Amino acid sequence: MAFESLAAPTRRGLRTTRRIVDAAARLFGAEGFQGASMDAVARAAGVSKGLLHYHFRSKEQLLIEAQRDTFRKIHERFEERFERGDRGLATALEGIDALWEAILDMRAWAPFLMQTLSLAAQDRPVRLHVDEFYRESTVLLERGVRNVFSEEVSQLALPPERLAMIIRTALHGLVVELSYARTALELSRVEQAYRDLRAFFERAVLVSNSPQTESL
Amino acid sequence: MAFESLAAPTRRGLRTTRRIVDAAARLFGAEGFQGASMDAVARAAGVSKGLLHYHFRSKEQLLIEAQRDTFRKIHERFEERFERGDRGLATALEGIDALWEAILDMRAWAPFLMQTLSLAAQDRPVRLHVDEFYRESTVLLERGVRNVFSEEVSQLALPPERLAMIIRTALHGLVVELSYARTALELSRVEQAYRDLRAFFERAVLVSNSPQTESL
DNA sequence: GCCCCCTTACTGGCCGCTTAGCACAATAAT
DNA sequence: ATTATTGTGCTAAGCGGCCAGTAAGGGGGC
Repeated sequence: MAFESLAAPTRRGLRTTRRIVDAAARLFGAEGFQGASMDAVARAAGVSKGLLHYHFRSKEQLLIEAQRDTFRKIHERFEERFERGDRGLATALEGIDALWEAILDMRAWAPFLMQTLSLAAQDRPVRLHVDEFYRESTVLLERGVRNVFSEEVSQLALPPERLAMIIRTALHGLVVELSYARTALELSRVEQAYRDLRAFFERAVLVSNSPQTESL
Repeated sequence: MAFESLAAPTRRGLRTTRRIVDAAARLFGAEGFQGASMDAVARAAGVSKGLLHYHFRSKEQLLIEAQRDTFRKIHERFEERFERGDRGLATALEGIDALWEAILDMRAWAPFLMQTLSLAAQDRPVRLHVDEFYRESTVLLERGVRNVFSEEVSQLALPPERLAMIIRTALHGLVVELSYARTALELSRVEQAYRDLRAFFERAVLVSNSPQTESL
Protein backbone atom coordinates (compact mmCIF):
# COMPACT_ATOMS: atom_id res chain seq x y z
CA MET A 1 0.00 0.00 0.00
CA ALA A 2 2.80 2.41 0.83
CA PHE A 3 3.38 3.23 -2.77
CA GLU A 4 6.68 5.05 -2.52
CA SER A 5 8.69 2.42 -0.72
CA LEU A 6 9.47 -0.88 -2.31
CA ALA A 7 9.86 -2.55 1.05
CA ALA A 8 7.13 -4.84 2.27
CA PRO A 9 4.77 -3.11 4.66
CA THR A 10 5.06 -4.15 8.27
CA ARG A 11 2.28 -5.63 10.31
CA ARG A 12 1.68 -2.35 12.05
CA GLY A 13 1.44 -0.47 8.78
CA LEU A 14 -1.04 -2.96 7.45
CA ARG A 15 -3.28 -2.67 10.48
CA THR A 16 -3.49 1.11 10.34
CA THR A 17 -3.96 1.02 6.59
CA ARG A 18 -6.93 -1.24 7.15
CA ARG A 19 -8.33 1.12 9.76
CA ILE A 20 -7.99 4.01 7.37
CA VAL A 21 -9.70 2.16 4.54
CA ASP A 22 -12.59 1.16 6.80
CA ALA A 23 -13.06 4.69 8.02
CA ALA A 24 -12.87 5.99 4.47
CA ALA A 25 -15.56 3.62 3.22
CA ARG A 26 -17.77 4.58 6.15
CA LEU A 27 -17.31 8.30 5.74
CA PHE A 28 -17.47 8.38 1.96
CA GLY A 29 -20.73 6.50 2.29
CA ALA A 30 -22.11 8.74 4.98
CA GLU A 31 -21.04 12.13 3.63
CA GLY A 32 -20.07 11.52 0.03
CA PHE A 33 -16.68 11.52 -1.58
CA GLN A 34 -16.30 15.26 -1.92
CA GLY A 35 -18.24 15.76 1.28
CA ALA A 36 -15.86 13.84 3.51
CA SER A 37 -12.56 15.60 4.01
CA MET A 38 -9.28 13.79 4.41
CA ASP A 39 -9.07 15.35 7.83
CA ALA A 40 -12.39 13.84 8.81
CA VAL A 41 -11.34 10.42 7.55
CA ALA A 42 -8.10 10.72 9.50
CA ARG A 43 -9.94 11.64 12.69
CA ALA A 44 -12.39 8.77 12.20
CA ALA A 45 -9.48 6.40 11.75
CA GLY A 46 -7.70 7.86 14.76
CA VAL A 47 -4.63 8.97 12.83
CA SER A 48 -3.28 12.19 11.43
CA LYS A 49 -4.10 13.55 8.03
CA GLY A 50 -0.50 13.39 6.93
CA LEU A 51 -0.50 9.65 7.37
CA LEU A 52 -3.25 9.26 4.82
CA HIS A 53 -1.06 10.85 2.22
CA TYR A 54 1.82 8.73 3.35
CA HIS A 55 -0.14 5.56 2.62
CA PHE A 56 -2.24 6.75 -0.29
CA ARG A 57 -1.01 8.92 -3.11
CA SER A 58 -4.22 10.91 -3.22
CA LYS A 59 -7.76 11.06 -2.00
CA GLU A 60 -8.95 9.39 -5.15
CA GLN A 61 -6.49 6.54 -4.62
CA LEU A 62 -7.91 6.10 -1.13
CA LEU A 63 -11.39 5.90 -2.62
CA ILE A 64 -10.34 3.22 -5.06
CA GLU A 65 -8.69 1.17 -2.33
CA ALA A 66 -11.81 1.48 -0.21
CA GLN A 67 -13.90 0.29 -3.14
CA ARG A 68 -11.61 -2.62 -3.84
CA ASP A 69 -11.89 -3.61 -0.23
CA THR A 70 -15.68 -3.42 -0.17
CA PHE A 71 -16.03 -5.32 -3.42
CA ARG A 72 -13.64 -8.00 -2.19
CA LYS A 73 -15.76 -8.52 0.92
CA ILE A 74 -18.88 -8.97 -1.17
CA HIS A 75 -17.12 -11.30 -3.57
CA GLU A 76 -15.96 -13.56 -0.79
CA ARG A 77 -19.47 -14.19 0.47
CA PHE A 78 -20.60 -14.43 -3.09
CA GLU A 79 -18.25 -17.21 -4.03
CA GLU A 80 -18.44 -19.29 -0.91
CA ARG A 81 -22.10 -19.94 -1.58
CA PHE A 82 -22.43 -20.04 -5.33
CA GLU A 83 -19.56 -22.37 -6.07
CA ARG A 84 -20.94 -25.47 -4.45
CA GLY A 85 -21.86 -28.45 -6.56
CA ASP A 86 -25.60 -28.41 -5.88
CA ARG A 87 -28.13 -28.02 -8.64
CA GLY A 88 -31.69 -26.95 -9.31
CA LEU A 89 -34.06 -24.10 -8.61
CA ALA A 90 -33.97 -24.54 -4.85
CA THR A 91 -30.21 -24.16 -4.87
CA ALA A 92 -30.45 -21.08 -7.05
CA LEU A 93 -32.86 -19.49 -4.62
CA GLU A 94 -30.54 -20.37 -1.75
CA GLY A 95 -27.69 -18.74 -3.59
CA ILE A 96 -29.66 -15.57 -4.16
CA ASP A 97 -30.71 -15.61 -0.53
CA ALA A 98 -27.07 -15.81 0.47
CA LEU A 99 -26.30 -12.85 -1.75
CA TRP A 100 -29.11 -10.88 -0.22
CA GLU A 101 -27.97 -11.75 3.28
CA ALA A 102 -24.49 -10.57 2.41
CA ILE A 103 -25.93 -7.30 1.17
CA LEU A 104 -28.06 -6.98 4.28
CA ASP A 105 -25.07 -7.61 6.51
CA MET A 106 -23.20 -4.92 4.67
CA ARG A 107 -26.03 -2.51 4.53
CA ALA A 108 -23.87 0.08 6.24
CA TRP A 109 -21.92 0.05 2.98
CA ALA A 110 -25.00 0.63 0.83
CA PRO A 111 -24.60 4.41 0.79
CA PHE A 112 -20.97 3.93 -0.13
CA LEU A 113 -21.94 1.70 -3.03
CA MET A 114 -24.37 4.36 -4.16
CA GLN A 115 -21.62 6.93 -4.01
CA THR A 116 -19.38 4.64 -5.97
CA LEU A 117 -21.92 4.11 -8.73
CA SER A 118 -22.70 7.79 -8.81
CA LEU A 119 -19.03 8.71 -9.02
CA ALA A 120 -18.32 6.07 -11.64
CA ALA A 121 -20.64 7.95 -13.97
CA GLN A 122 -18.46 11.04 -13.56
CA ASP A 123 -14.89 10.04 -12.92
CA ARG A 124 -12.81 8.12 -15.42
CA PRO A 125 -10.39 6.20 -13.11
CA VAL A 126 -13.18 5.29 -10.72
CA ARG A 127 -15.26 4.13 -13.65
CA LEU A 128 -12.50 1.85 -14.91
CA HIS A 129 -12.15 0.31 -11.51
CA VAL A 130 -15.87 -0.26 -11.09
CA ASP A 131 -16.03 -1.74 -14.57
CA GLU A 132 -13.44 -4.28 -13.57
CA PHE A 133 -15.49 -5.31 -10.57
CA TYR A 134 -18.64 -5.63 -12.61
CA ARG A 135 -16.94 -7.77 -15.19
CA GLU A 136 -15.78 -10.10 -12.45
CA SER A 137 -19.07 -10.30 -10.62
CA THR A 138 -21.15 -10.69 -13.76
CA VAL A 139 -18.98 -13.57 -14.88
CA LEU A 140 -19.31 -15.08 -11.44
CA LEU A 141 -23.07 -14.69 -11.42
CA GLU A 142 -23.45 -16.10 -14.89
CA ARG A 143 -21.29 -19.08 -14.08
CA GLY A 144 -23.34 -19.64 -10.96
CA VAL A 145 -26.53 -19.66 -12.99
CA ARG A 146 -25.07 -22.04 -15.54
CA ASN A 147 -23.83 -24.40 -12.85
CA VAL A 148 -27.03 -24.42 -10.89
CA PHE A 149 -29.29 -24.86 -13.90
CA SER A 150 -26.96 -27.03 -15.93
CA GLU A 151 -29.54 -29.74 -16.50
CA GLU A 152 -32.46 -27.40 -16.96
CA VAL A 153 -30.89 -24.72 -19.10
CA SER A 154 -33.34 -25.39 -21.90
CA GLN A 155 -36.21 -24.76 -19.51
CA LEU A 156 -34.95 -21.37 -18.41
CA ALA A 157 -37.22 -18.50 -19.30
CA LEU A 158 -34.12 -16.48 -20.19
CA PRO A 159 -30.58 -17.27 -21.29
CA PRO A 160 -28.14 -17.17 -18.35
CA GLU A 161 -26.56 -13.83 -19.21
CA ARG A 162 -29.91 -12.09 -19.31
CA LEU A 163 -30.91 -13.83 -16.10
CA ALA A 164 -27.73 -12.59 -14.47
CA MET A 165 -28.47 -9.08 -15.71
CA ILE A 166 -31.94 -8.87 -14.21
CA ILE A 167 -30.69 -10.29 -10.94
CA ARG A 168 -28.04 -7.61 -10.88
CA THR A 169 -30.62 -4.96 -11.76
CA ALA A 170 -33.03 -6.07 -9.06
CA LEU A 171 -30.24 -6.14 -6.50
CA HIS A 172 -29.21 -2.63 -7.52
CA GLY A 173 -32.75 -1.53 -6.92
CA LEU A 174 -32.74 -3.16 -3.51
CA VAL A 175 -29.44 -1.50 -2.65
CA VAL A 176 -30.95 1.86 -3.53
CA GLU A 177 -33.92 1.14 -1.30
CA LEU A 178 -31.59 -0.09 1.44
CA SER A 179 -29.37 2.93 1.32
CA TYR A 180 -32.46 5.04 1.60
CA ALA A 181 -34.21 3.13 4.37
CA ARG A 182 -33.77 4.59 7.84
CA THR A 183 -36.41 3.30 10.19
CA ALA A 184 -37.10 -0.31 11.09
CA LEU A 185 -40.40 -0.07 9.25
CA GLU A 186 -38.74 1.08 6.07
CA LEU A 187 -36.16 -1.68 6.40
CA SER A 188 -38.85 -4.32 6.79
CA ARG A 189 -40.53 -3.00 3.64
CA VAL A 190 -37.31 -3.46 1.73
CA GLU A 191 -36.98 -7.00 3.04
CA GLN A 192 -40.55 -7.67 2.00
CA ALA A 193 -39.74 -6.33 -1.44
CA TYR A 194 -36.86 -8.75 -1.66
CA ARG A 195 -39.10 -11.67 -0.77
CA ASP A 196 -41.71 -10.56 -3.27
CA LEU A 197 -39.20 -10.17 -6.06
CA ARG A 198 -37.79 -13.56 -5.15
CA ALA A 199 -41.26 -15.11 -5.37
CA PHE A 200 -41.79 -13.58 -8.81
CA PHE A 201 -38.43 -14.95 -9.83
CA GLU A 202 -39.29 -18.39 -8.52
CA ARG A 203 -42.60 -18.43 -10.32
CA ALA A 204 -41.31 -17.20 -13.66
CA VAL A 205 -37.77 -18.39 -14.09
CA LEU A 206 -38.62 -21.86 -15.40
CA VAL A 207 -41.01 -22.47 -18.25
CA SER A 208 -42.18 -26.04 -18.03
CA ASN A 209 -43.21 -26.70 -21.62
CA SER A 210 -41.94 -24.19 -24.17
CA PRO A 211 -38.40 -23.30 -25.19
CA GLN A 212 -36.82 -19.92 -24.45
CA THR A 213 -38.96 -16.83 -24.87
CA GLU A 214 -38.70 -14.43 -27.72
CA SER A 215 -35.53 -12.43 -27.82
CA LEU A 216 -35.51 -8.68 -28.35
CA MET B 1 -38.02 32.42 -6.57
CA ALA B 2 -36.34 35.64 -5.56
CA PHE B 3 -36.71 34.84 -1.91
CA GLU B 4 -36.10 38.28 -0.48
CA SER B 5 -38.77 40.13 -2.36
CA LEU B 6 -42.44 39.47 -1.97
CA ALA B 7 -43.14 40.75 -5.47
CA ALA B 8 -43.95 38.35 -8.26
CA PRO B 9 -40.97 37.64 -10.50
CA THR B 10 -41.09 39.08 -13.97
CA ARG B 11 -41.12 37.04 -17.15
CA ARG B 12 -37.44 37.69 -17.70
CA GLY B 13 -36.51 36.58 -14.21
CA LEU B 14 -38.50 33.40 -14.67
CA ARG B 15 -36.76 32.53 -17.91
CA THR B 16 -33.27 32.90 -16.46
CA THR B 17 -34.27 31.07 -13.33
CA ARG B 18 -35.39 28.21 -15.52
CA ARG B 19 -32.09 28.26 -17.41
CA ILE B 20 -30.19 28.17 -14.13
CA VAL B 21 -32.22 25.25 -12.79
CA ASP B 22 -31.72 23.27 -15.98
CA ALA B 23 -27.99 23.88 -15.94
CA ALA B 24 -27.84 22.96 -12.26
CA ALA B 25 -29.63 19.64 -12.79
CA ARG B 26 -27.33 18.83 -15.66
CA LEU B 27 -24.14 19.72 -13.83
CA PHE B 28 -25.10 18.23 -10.48
CA GLY B 29 -25.83 15.04 -12.35
CA ALA B 30 -22.63 15.09 -14.35
CA GLU B 31 -20.20 16.14 -11.64
CA GLY B 32 -22.02 15.62 -8.40
CA PHE B 33 -23.42 18.18 -5.99
CA GLN B 34 -20.19 19.01 -4.25
CA GLY B 35 -18.30 18.46 -7.48
CA ALA B 36 -20.12 21.15 -9.43
CA SER B 37 -19.25 24.64 -8.25
CA MET B 38 -21.70 27.52 -8.31
CA ASP B 39 -19.32 29.21 -10.71
CA ALA B 40 -19.53 26.28 -13.10
CA VAL B 41 -23.31 26.25 -12.92
CA ALA B 42 -23.35 29.97 -13.59
CA ARG B 43 -21.09 29.59 -16.60
CA ALA B 44 -23.22 26.73 -17.93
CA ALA B 45 -26.33 28.86 -17.55
CA GLY B 46 -24.59 31.82 -19.15
CA VAL B 47 -25.03 34.11 -16.14
CA SER B 48 -22.86 35.40 -13.36
CA LYS B 49 -22.23 33.58 -10.14
CA GLY B 50 -23.79 36.33 -8.10
CA LEU B 51 -27.10 35.91 -9.85
CA LEU B 52 -27.39 32.37 -8.56
CA HIS B 53 -27.35 33.71 -5.03
CA TYR B 54 -29.72 36.42 -6.00
CA HIS B 55 -32.33 33.88 -7.05
CA PHE B 56 -31.48 31.07 -4.63
CA ARG B 57 -30.61 31.54 -1.00
CA SER B 58 -27.88 28.90 -1.11
CA LYS B 59 -26.40 26.15 -3.19
CA GLU B 60 -28.53 23.63 -1.34
CA GLN B 61 -31.67 25.59 -2.12
CA LEU B 62 -30.71 25.51 -5.79
CA LEU B 63 -30.36 21.75 -5.56
CA ILE B 64 -33.78 21.38 -4.04
CA GLU B 65 -35.37 23.55 -6.71
CA ALA B 66 -33.65 21.51 -9.39
CA GLN B 67 -34.99 18.34 -7.82
CA ARG B 68 -38.50 19.71 -7.56
CA ASP B 69 -38.32 20.56 -11.22
CA THR B 70 -37.09 17.13 -12.26
CA PHE B 71 -39.65 15.33 -10.13
CA ARG B 72 -42.42 17.49 -11.49
CA LYS B 73 -41.47 16.55 -15.05
CA ILE B 74 -41.58 12.86 -14.18
CA HIS B 75 -44.89 13.21 -12.39
CA GLU B 76 -46.51 14.86 -15.34
CA ARG B 77 -45.76 11.97 -17.67
CA PHE B 78 -46.64 9.64 -14.86
CA GLU B 79 -50.13 10.95 -14.36
CA GLU B 80 -51.14 11.54 -17.93
CA ARG B 81 -50.84 7.83 -18.60
CA PHE B 82 -51.85 6.13 -15.36
CA GLU B 83 -55.04 8.01 -14.75
CA ARG B 84 -57.07 6.68 -17.63
CA GLY B 85 -60.12 4.58 -17.01
CA ASP B 86 -58.90 1.37 -18.65
CA ARG B 87 -58.59 -1.87 -16.75
CA GLY B 88 -56.80 -5.17 -16.76
CA LEU B 89 -53.31 -6.60 -17.02
CA ALA B 90 -52.69 -5.28 -20.53
CA THR B 91 -53.42 -1.75 -19.35
CA ALA B 92 -51.13 -2.20 -16.38
CA LEU B 93 -48.31 -3.26 -18.66
CA GLU B 94 -49.00 -0.31 -20.91
CA GLY B 95 -48.82 1.98 -17.92
CA ILE B 96 -45.51 0.53 -16.84
CA ASP B 97 -44.23 0.83 -20.38
CA ALA B 98 -45.18 4.48 -20.36
CA LEU B 99 -43.30 4.94 -17.11
CA TRP B 100 -40.28 3.27 -18.54
CA GLU B 101 -40.43 5.39 -21.68
CA ALA B 102 -40.57 8.48 -19.54
CA ILE B 103 -37.49 7.30 -17.67
CA LEU B 104 -35.71 6.52 -20.91
CA ASP B 105 -36.54 9.93 -22.30
CA MET B 106 -35.11 11.50 -19.20
CA ARG B 107 -32.11 9.27 -19.00
CA ALA B 108 -29.89 12.32 -19.05
CA TRP B 109 -31.31 12.97 -15.59
CA ALA B 110 -30.49 9.51 -14.29
CA PRO B 111 -27.13 10.55 -12.85
CA PHE B 112 -28.83 13.47 -11.19
CA LEU B 113 -31.44 11.16 -9.66
CA MET B 114 -28.63 8.96 -8.37
CA GLN B 115 -26.97 11.99 -6.85
CA THR B 116 -30.25 12.97 -5.28
CA LEU B 117 -30.79 9.57 -3.71
CA SER B 118 -27.21 9.43 -2.56
CA LEU B 119 -27.46 12.89 -1.03
CA ALA B 120 -30.80 12.17 0.57
CA ALA B 121 -29.08 9.54 2.67
CA GLN B 122 -26.75 12.22 4.01
CA ASP B 123 -28.50 15.52 4.10
CA ARG B 124 -31.55 16.25 6.19
CA PRO B 125 -33.33 18.95 4.14
CA VAL B 126 -32.71 17.11 0.90
CA ARG B 127 -34.01 13.96 2.52
CA LEU B 128 -37.23 15.64 3.60
CA HIS B 129 -37.80 16.92 0.11
CA VAL B 130 -37.16 13.54 -1.50
CA ASP B 131 -39.45 11.90 1.04
CA GLU B 132 -42.23 14.18 -0.01
CA PHE B 133 -41.79 13.20 -3.63
CA TYR B 134 -41.76 9.52 -2.79
CA ARG B 135 -44.91 9.80 -0.77
CA GLU B 136 -46.64 11.41 -3.71
CA SER B 137 -45.38 9.01 -6.33
CA THR B 138 -46.01 5.92 -4.22
CA VAL B 139 -49.57 7.01 -3.62
CA LEU B 140 -49.93 7.63 -7.33
CA LEU B 141 -48.51 4.25 -8.25
CA GLU B 142 -50.65 2.42 -5.73
CA ARG B 143 -53.78 4.16 -6.91
CA GLY B 144 -52.85 3.27 -10.45
CA VAL B 145 -52.53 -0.39 -9.51
CA ARG B 146 -55.84 -0.36 -7.66
CA ASN B 147 -57.61 1.30 -10.56
CA VAL B 148 -56.22 -0.98 -13.17
CA PHE B 149 -56.81 -4.18 -11.25
CA SER B 150 -60.00 -3.14 -9.55
CA GLU B 151 -61.94 -6.18 -10.69
CA GLU B 152 -59.08 -8.64 -10.25
CA VAL B 153 -57.64 -7.47 -6.96
CA SER B 154 -58.35 -10.81 -5.39
CA GLN B 155 -56.30 -12.51 -8.07
CA LEU B 156 -53.23 -10.35 -7.53
CA ALA B 157 -50.20 -12.24 -6.34
CA LEU B 158 -49.47 -9.33 -4.00
CA PRO B 159 -51.48 -6.60 -2.33
CA PRO B 160 -51.26 -3.33 -4.26
CA GLU B 161 -48.88 -1.57 -1.89
CA ARG B 162 -46.35 -4.39 -2.13
CA LEU B 163 -46.78 -4.49 -5.87
CA ALA B 164 -46.10 -0.77 -6.02
CA MET B 165 -43.00 -1.27 -3.89
CA ILE B 166 -41.42 -3.89 -6.11
CA ILE B 167 -42.18 -1.84 -9.20
CA ARG B 168 -40.44 1.08 -7.57
CA THR B 169 -37.52 -1.11 -6.57
CA ALA B 170 -37.12 -2.58 -10.04
CA LEU B 171 -37.28 0.88 -11.58
CA HIS B 172 -34.63 2.07 -9.16
CA GLY B 173 -32.44 -0.78 -10.28
CA LEU B 174 -33.01 0.15 -13.89
CA VAL B 175 -32.19 3.78 -13.18
CA VAL B 176 -28.91 2.68 -11.63
CA GLU B 177 -28.12 0.62 -14.70
CA LEU B 178 -29.16 3.49 -16.93
CA SER B 179 -27.04 6.04 -15.16
CA TYR B 180 -24.14 3.67 -15.55
CA ALA B 181 -24.68 2.69 -19.19
CA ARG B 182 -22.53 4.61 -21.64
CA THR B 183 -22.32 2.73 -24.94
CA ALA B 184 -25.21 1.76 -27.18
CA LEU B 185 -24.54 -1.87 -26.34
CA GLU B 186 -24.84 -1.26 -22.62
CA LEU B 187 -27.99 0.74 -23.20
CA SER B 188 -29.55 -2.06 -25.20
CA ARG B 189 -28.72 -4.48 -22.38
CA VAL B 190 -30.58 -2.26 -19.95
CA GLU B 191 -33.55 -2.12 -22.27
CA GLN B 192 -33.46 -5.89 -22.57
CA ALA B 193 -33.39 -6.12 -18.78
CA TYR B 194 -36.50 -3.99 -18.65
CA ARG B 195 -38.30 -6.25 -21.10
CA ASP B 196 -37.22 -9.33 -19.16
CA LEU B 197 -38.35 -7.92 -15.85
CA ARG B 198 -41.61 -6.90 -17.47
CA ALA B 199 -42.09 -10.47 -18.77
CA PHE B 200 -41.48 -11.87 -15.29
CA PHE B 201 -43.97 -9.40 -13.94
CA GLU B 202 -46.53 -10.34 -16.55
CA ARG B 203 -46.13 -14.02 -15.86
CA ALA B 204 -46.29 -13.81 -12.07
CA VAL B 205 -48.52 -10.92 -11.12
CA LEU B 206 -51.80 -12.76 -11.41
CA VAL B 207 -52.47 -16.08 -9.72
CA SER B 208 -55.33 -17.74 -11.50
CA ASN B 209 -56.65 -20.09 -8.81
CA SER B 210 -55.44 -19.39 -5.27
CA PRO B 211 -55.90 -16.31 -3.07
CA GLN B 212 -53.03 -14.03 -2.11
CA THR B 213 -49.72 -15.61 -1.27
CA GLU B 214 -48.34 -15.98 2.17
CA SER B 215 -47.46 -12.74 3.84
CA LEU B 216 -44.12 -12.16 5.60
C1' DG C 1 20.92 2.50 14.78
C1' DC C 2 18.23 2.32 10.94
C1' DC C 3 14.18 2.85 8.59
C1' DC C 4 9.39 2.78 8.54
C1' DC C 5 5.41 4.97 10.69
C1' DC C 6 3.44 8.80 12.14
C1' DT C 7 2.61 13.80 13.68
C1' DT C 8 2.60 18.81 13.48
C1' DA C 9 2.74 22.85 10.97
C1' DC C 10 2.10 25.01 6.82
C1' DT C 11 0.76 26.44 1.85
C1' DG C 12 -1.75 27.38 -2.22
C1' DG C 13 -5.91 27.28 -4.24
C1' DC C 14 -10.70 26.78 -4.74
C1' DC C 15 -15.43 27.82 -3.52
C1' DG C 16 -19.67 29.56 -1.29
C1' DC C 17 -21.37 33.69 -0.25
C1' DT C 18 -21.48 38.91 0.23
C1' DT C 19 -21.25 43.46 -1.30
C1' DA C 20 -21.38 47.40 -4.21
C1' DG C 21 -22.98 49.09 -8.01
C1' DC C 22 -24.73 49.39 -13.01
C1' DA C 23 -28.67 48.74 -16.65
C1' DC C 24 -33.14 48.89 -17.59
C1' DA C 25 -38.13 48.86 -17.07
C1' DA C 26 -42.35 50.63 -14.98
C1' DT C 27 -44.78 53.98 -12.63
C1' DA C 28 -45.41 58.61 -10.72
C1' DA C 29 -44.60 63.62 -10.77
C1' DT C 30 -44.02 67.75 -13.18
C1' DA D 1 -43.60 64.48 -23.00
C1' DT D 2 -39.90 64.88 -20.13
C1' DT D 3 -38.10 64.02 -15.78
C1' DA D 4 -37.73 61.79 -11.06
C1' DT D 5 -38.40 57.57 -8.34
C1' DT D 6 -38.40 53.01 -7.34
C1' DG D 7 -37.38 48.33 -7.79
C1' DT D 8 -35.74 44.23 -10.25
C1' DG D 9 -32.21 41.71 -12.82
C1' DC D 10 -27.74 41.19 -13.18
C1' DT D 11 -22.33 41.63 -12.96
C1' DA D 12 -17.67 41.96 -11.03
C1' DA D 13 -14.70 41.65 -7.38
C1' DG D 14 -13.31 40.18 -3.12
C1' DC D 15 -13.47 37.98 1.61
C1' DG D 16 -13.22 34.19 4.64
C1' DG D 17 -12.89 29.56 5.30
C1' DC D 18 -11.99 24.99 4.18
C1' DC D 19 -9.28 21.41 2.18
C1' DA D 20 -5.89 18.41 -0.54
C1' DG D 21 -1.46 17.97 -0.51
C1' DT D 22 3.67 18.91 1.36
C1' DA D 23 7.62 19.37 4.27
C1' DA D 24 10.27 18.38 8.17
C1' DG D 25 11.08 16.24 12.10
C1' DG D 26 10.16 12.99 16.12
C1' DG D 27 9.74 8.32 18.03
C1' DG D 28 9.35 3.37 18.18
C1' DG D 29 9.72 -1.29 16.55
C1' DC D 30 12.96 -4.49 13.99
